[in-house]
Amino acid sequence: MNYWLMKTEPDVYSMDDMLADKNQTTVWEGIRNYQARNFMRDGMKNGDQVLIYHSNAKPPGVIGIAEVVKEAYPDPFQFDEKSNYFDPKSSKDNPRWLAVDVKAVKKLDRLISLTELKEIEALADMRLIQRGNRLSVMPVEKKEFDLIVALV
DNA sequence: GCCAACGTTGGC
DNA sequence: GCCAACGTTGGC
Repeated sequence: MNYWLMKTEPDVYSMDDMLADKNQTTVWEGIRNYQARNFMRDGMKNGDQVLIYHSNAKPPGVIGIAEVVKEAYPDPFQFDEKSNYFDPKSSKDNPRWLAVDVKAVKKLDRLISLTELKEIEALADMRLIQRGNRLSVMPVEKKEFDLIVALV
């Protein structure tokens, strides 16, 4: 099993929104970064555990856990001309962008802020902590995942 | 609202 | 293939 972290802006889509969705399941769409896409395509398997991270939030931090319930498939919004995620260079024969479905496992009892994560030496190598990191989907080590969840 | 960091685009 | 210009991300 693999472990991941995925960012979302709570003003756009929050952990509470996921819990409110049907079956607590959502299409994780709109990923328009090749590195993030490749992680979804090559690494994400059903049952993988995902830390849900609120970015552009006050404060930013890890807010919940979700699980991959549908492995990578073409992101439908890339074909929708009315969508902000429409990509005229993508085609149905050769789709450029992928989505996965994730199901909420639980919301953490409290938000683990980025500030708190930065103070933990064992997490110093996490990509999330690295300066200038902008990846919205990134792998997390099992020991990092377990440590963060245990902070609550 | 600012701005550093980074990815993408497009002219050459 | 290089790289300047531009747009976006995301913490502060």
